[in-house]
Amino acid sequence: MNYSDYFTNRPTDEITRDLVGRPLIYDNEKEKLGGYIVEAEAYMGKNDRAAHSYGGHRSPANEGLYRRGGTIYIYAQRQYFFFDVACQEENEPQGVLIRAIEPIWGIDTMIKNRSGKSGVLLTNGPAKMMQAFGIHDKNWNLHFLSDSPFKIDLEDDHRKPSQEIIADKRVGINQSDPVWANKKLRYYVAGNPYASDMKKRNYAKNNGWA
DNA sequence: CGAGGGATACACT
DNA sequence: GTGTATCCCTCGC
Repeated sequence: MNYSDYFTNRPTDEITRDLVGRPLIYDNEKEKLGGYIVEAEAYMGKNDRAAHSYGGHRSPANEGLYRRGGTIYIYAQRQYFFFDVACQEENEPQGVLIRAIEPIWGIDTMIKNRSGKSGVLLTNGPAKMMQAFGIHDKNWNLHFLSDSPFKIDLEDDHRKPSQEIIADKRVGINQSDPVWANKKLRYYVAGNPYASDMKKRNYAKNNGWA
């Protein structure tokens, strides 16, 4: 399976759900940083009120969504950066936002990149994950995954099975269109401490893995 | 521990 | 000037 095929040929929400449990690695020539994806959100394109491409809106900042599936779309907001991957064919502006990982590789370096913050605070949010990787710019925006330091492991044998994957509404969406704001397009490992805003009382045994 | 609000910079009007 | 696919500190329990 290559990235082009993986990020096309089926609905974006299905792709998003399938990404949960897969390794995401940022390999900056010095060291591999990363972990298992525990939370991701789907953005369904022109009709999706919450998507940056809603209504066909297109600008230099959201160009990545319009590229072919497997293209990296890095977006800046406030002083933070987010990591998306475009889905579907060129000019079909859908994508998936990787929101959180359970850190596995290069944890010490990631803690340094996060100014000493460790534990769940290391990577339990989209901008925290990027900080942990030490990314503070849009350098890799518009690059195809295979031409970048980012790797998403598509080997099914390497996908960590979850006890349960929850579908819920996306985080931080403006409620002006309740239909789209409440659609269950966020997928996360039930009870995993690194899923954003996971309450301690909801922590699951074995972090929610099967 | 968890809810709530302020900080902060960038893209776009 | 306005709004934002967030983070983190403060404060009340």
